[in-house]
Amino acid sequence: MISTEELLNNHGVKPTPQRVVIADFVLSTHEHPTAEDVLKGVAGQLPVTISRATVYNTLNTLVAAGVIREVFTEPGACRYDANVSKHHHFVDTRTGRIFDIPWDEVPQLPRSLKGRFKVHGYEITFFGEAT
Amino acid sequence: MISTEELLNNHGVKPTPQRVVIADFVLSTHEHPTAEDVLKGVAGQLPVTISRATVYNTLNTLVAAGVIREVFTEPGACRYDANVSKHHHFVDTRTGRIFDIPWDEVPQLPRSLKGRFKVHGYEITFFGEAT
DNA sequence: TTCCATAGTTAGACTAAGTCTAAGTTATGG
DNA sequence: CCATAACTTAGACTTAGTCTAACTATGGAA
Ligand SMILES: [Mn+2]
Ligand SMILES: [Mn+2]
Ligand SMILES: [Zn+2]
Ligand SMILES: [Zn+2]
Repeated sequence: MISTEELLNNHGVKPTPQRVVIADFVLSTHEHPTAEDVLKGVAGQLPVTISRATVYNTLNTLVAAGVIREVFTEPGACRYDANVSKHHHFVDTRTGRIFDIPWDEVPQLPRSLKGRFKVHGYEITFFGEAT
Repeated sequence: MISTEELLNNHGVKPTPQRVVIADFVLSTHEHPTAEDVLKGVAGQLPVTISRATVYNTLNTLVAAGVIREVFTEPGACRYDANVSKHHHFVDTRTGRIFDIPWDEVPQLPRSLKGRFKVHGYEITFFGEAT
């Protein structure tokens, strides 16, 4: 298991204590936390308080560096995802929980639509009930 | 062409002047406007000022009644869509414009995933360049 | 007609997600 | 040791959206 410090270094992000704690939190859950979840989750993990600005700055930095990704399944807040490989999402409409769906569970979609739309990528959100 | 008053009546929504003006605005554009767009767009259409609260209330009422639908393609604000039939969306990544993609332009996706996820519905957002 | 109840609208206060700012702290290279 | 740059902090600010309390329109009873 590669350390979070190494991971951040490999992505060109200087591994400050705050960044390591924040990255650790997002990377070690499958819950697709919001920024607010992260803020609460990392509180008390360091002798200093981790400010709201640092949480948002760090999440944006980690997304830009490709360490994590954002996912928008519902309005209100964006969520963060440790899984940066191509995949889709399933939202359990009862609990609100979000599950990863591997890319190849789903048929490939066309790379061009109606002649005039050149597709660079797509995201599928499934809604339903998980068992 | 059925009148907006009739349309609202058919959906069980009392067609007040404010609601008619707001519904007309959303129904007569393909631009997928935000609530703020609607607020600006209907300003001055009536002798009274249409308040922010009425715009948001009316949009929510129209969505609940099935007259229009919401679409979330990016974080920040939700958009409103005159097209309530099943379809997908294409986001032009240069301009930000959103285009409707007919349901049957895209292959059907599975109704069950990995055994444990029963799919009730799905939404696909394509990203790319329109010509 | 008048009265009342209900539904709808309004301005503005309030909340929640996120950004920005200005000052303080922490590395780093010379 | 110092200068500079990078980072972090608290809190102000912005934006999207909801809530509140007062006001207005409507549609029957009486
Ligand atoms: Mn974001
Ligand atoms: Mn909404
Ligand atoms: Zn994911
Ligand atoms: Zn649409």
